[in-house]
Amino acid sequence: MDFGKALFHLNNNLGYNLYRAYLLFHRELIRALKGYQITPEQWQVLIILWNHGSVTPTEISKVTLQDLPSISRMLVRMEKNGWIERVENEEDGRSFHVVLTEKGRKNKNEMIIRLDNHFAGYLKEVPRGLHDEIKSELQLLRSHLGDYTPIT
Amino acid sequence: MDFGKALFHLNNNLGYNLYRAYLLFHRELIRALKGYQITPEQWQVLIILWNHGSVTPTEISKVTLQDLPSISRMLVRMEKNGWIERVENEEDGRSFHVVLTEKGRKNKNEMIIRLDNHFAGYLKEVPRGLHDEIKSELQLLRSHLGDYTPIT
DNA sequence: TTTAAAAACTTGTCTAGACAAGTTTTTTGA
DNA sequence: TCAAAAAACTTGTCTAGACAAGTTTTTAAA
Repeated sequence: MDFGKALFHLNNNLGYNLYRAYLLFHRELIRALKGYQITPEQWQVLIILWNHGSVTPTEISKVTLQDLPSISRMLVRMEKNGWIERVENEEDGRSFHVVLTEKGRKNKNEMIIRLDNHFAGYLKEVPRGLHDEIKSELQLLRSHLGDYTPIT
Repeated sequence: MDFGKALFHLNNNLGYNLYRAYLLFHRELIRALKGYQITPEQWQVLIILWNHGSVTPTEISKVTLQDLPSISRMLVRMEKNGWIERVENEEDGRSFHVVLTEKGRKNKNEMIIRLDNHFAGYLKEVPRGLHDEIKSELQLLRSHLGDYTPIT
């Protein structure tokens, strides 16, 4: 049994490689964002809001692939740290709109430059072609795992 | 600024694709292991022990890329659920050996077959060549993020 | 050989994520 | 139109993971 056997060599296992690459990337994001009171997961929410201005928790949950309980609590923390605000949704009393605060808007360029510089140091030796190849293959893998492409 | 701009299209972002692919894979692992009292992270420890018989927490932390606090608490849970035991380390009083229990040993084949079958349903349409390609590219990416190849 | 530094593990605290269950509001359909 | 179903969000509980700080034992160095 070939695939079963492969499980015994973690380093040659797809899931293990995904896990490890994700973890390392995630740590670099944490380091890059150090100083701002923001996590990599919350960073995604800022990007969504920079792109779309106003979104509901359900829309955020689709982009982040997370369930509403996780989003609900993340928004509480982001609100506490002054990144976002809640605005009443007049069309649906169960929901609300998430919008950026002044702080959320004005830090955009600075934060993007910071991340850009941080990752340039790690990824400058990864040829652009390979970079794109990994992305398109990950997109393909995602589709096989039942993913779809959300907004943004 | 090209890379900065790319950050605004999450779906075209390497980190986002890694995150999403990892998350989906992780969820499938959880579903595949349902019924056994074991998580994907703990599953890695079982594989290590099946391969090596006995390891220390520090060795586990290298394979799982996790810090000792996380391993320490994971081992408490795995011990509570009857997967592993602690054996005194006569060479170093600060450490101990982690070994499998009877339960940890005898479930090996059954669990591997279960995972094999579960993922076959998702990945059977991913050509073997592409599968290998993703793995080798992830390994390369890992190396650029400062990873090394541990035991197993 | 004795003390300082380092290594191995544990505990505490905070965020993320999975999953079950609960509340309120909206939508459907009889 | 009105009751049942569905949708949107919250709360609870458990595991994982990051990071700081603490304890015990080993190693290194003076």
